[in-house]
Amino acid sequence: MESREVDALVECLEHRPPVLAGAEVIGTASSAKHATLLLSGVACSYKRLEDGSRQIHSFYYAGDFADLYGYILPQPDEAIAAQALTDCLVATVDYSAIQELVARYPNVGLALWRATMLEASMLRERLLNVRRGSAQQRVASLLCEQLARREAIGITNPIVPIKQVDIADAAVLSVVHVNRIIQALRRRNVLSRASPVIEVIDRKQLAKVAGFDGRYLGIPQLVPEWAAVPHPPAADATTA
Amino acid sequence: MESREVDALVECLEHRPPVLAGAEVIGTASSAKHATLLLSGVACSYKRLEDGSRQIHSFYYAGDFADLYGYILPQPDEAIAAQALTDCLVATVDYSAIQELVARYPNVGLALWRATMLEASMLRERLLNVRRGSAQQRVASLLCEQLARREAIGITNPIVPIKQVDIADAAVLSVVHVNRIIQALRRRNVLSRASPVIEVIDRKQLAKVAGFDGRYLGIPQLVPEWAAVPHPPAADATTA
DNA sequence: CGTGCTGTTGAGGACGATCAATGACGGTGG
DNA sequence: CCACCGTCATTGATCGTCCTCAACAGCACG
Repeated sequence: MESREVDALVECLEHRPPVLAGAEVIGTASSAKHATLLLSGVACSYKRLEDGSRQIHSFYYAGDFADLYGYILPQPDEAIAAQALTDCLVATVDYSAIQELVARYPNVGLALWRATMLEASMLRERLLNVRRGSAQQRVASLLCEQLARREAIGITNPIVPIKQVDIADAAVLSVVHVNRIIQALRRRNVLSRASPVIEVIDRKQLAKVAGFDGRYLGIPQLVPEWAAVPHPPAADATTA
Repeated sequence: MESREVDALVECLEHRPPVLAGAEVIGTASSAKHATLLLSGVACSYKRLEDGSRQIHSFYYAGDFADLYGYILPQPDEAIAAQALTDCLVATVDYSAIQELVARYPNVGLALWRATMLEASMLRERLLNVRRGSAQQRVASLLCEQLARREAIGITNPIVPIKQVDIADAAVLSVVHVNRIIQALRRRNVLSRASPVIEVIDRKQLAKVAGFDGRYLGIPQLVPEWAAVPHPPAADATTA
């Protein structure tokens, strides 16, 4: 998208009051007639299962639409909702405005399609993740993704501002186990040992543990930094 | 899409020789400059992990593009490939042709976007699936999805023509365990007991076991048949 | 000063992976 | 016609990861 198109999109934004951590970003998707764009903070979309548990499938950062599927799909899944993980600022764009934008600027349609494709790509990765052996890899991988996406929008703070419960619900693990894994990562000096927050102090090691390959994120400029980390030549105790 | 647009798409198809079961439908995605449309048979796209194991993330039936992401994403994940699970017929469409189609018929672009959104929707569901308790539910859910998608394109044959290995690689289970689950389903008279192939003889029960709710497939006409099956009023032994 | 929420720690148990071997079937070649 | 082989389905036994339940500590909040 070129600046002209971005400007046109910005014109259509309707700013909303701040959303506090834990609150719903969008109601039940089906009712609203607009899409929601995240301006700051971290949000996620999840599905509530019958037993009440929460399954997070996507994370959203500034610049992401949290509920684009409602625009395209005739009857989106009603059990899907989005929640702010930190305090967030959001804006909405009416479906009608999107329609006009797409009609006038074909590149906007392409960009939105591309965004959907990227989300699918991340879903694929998360699916793989569920499998990739030791829960430790899953958590590490999740953290790598968060860091990479934060960097992509200029956030270099090494603290990932989400709770262990959120990680558990995204990585398909119990909170208890996530906690133990985080402690293991702390012992390895991958995460900060001091505080209960999640602060990454050794990204390289984290990427190695995760076997992380950020290419699926489709953010070319990040690839050199996050490309698949080959196993180091030096022998290294496997489980330290 | 209206017929005029469908016709235009059909004009662009280049038919390919048949692909035998087990063969690659597309090479390494990055090299080709065209998208691949499945005309008949069943295919899947998967990612090959470092340890050689295969993780299936999407199934494709007639009418699905197997590698649309290559068109949109600058550098698709190279570890992703597509494989025929049964003998398949495919056709290709050059990226340039897609570009022209999208430019001329905006609805084509919209339809492709929608297809991507649907794939994302199915990925989400698969992600949930991994969690939904007993491996039995996962397998049942997978089978329900296959049946529903087959019906959507007019295939009513109750035999799901894929191997147990394929189910295992899609449901994230070991083949051995998948086998045991299938036997359990056979004992429940949900699957045919006679042959080693997977033949569903009690769809309703299958949907109940799976807790299947087909709405995520975005196929309105199928919903009545596959809508969330409420627990039956009559008391029913939970584990029979 | 109680009440939640998040993080932390322990013990026991279940589900599913892994390894290993066997059976059923179809094709191929002697 | 039969021996051989490959693929896929089936079965048994053992073991490990991760879940569940339960309790407690720190901290913010009213």
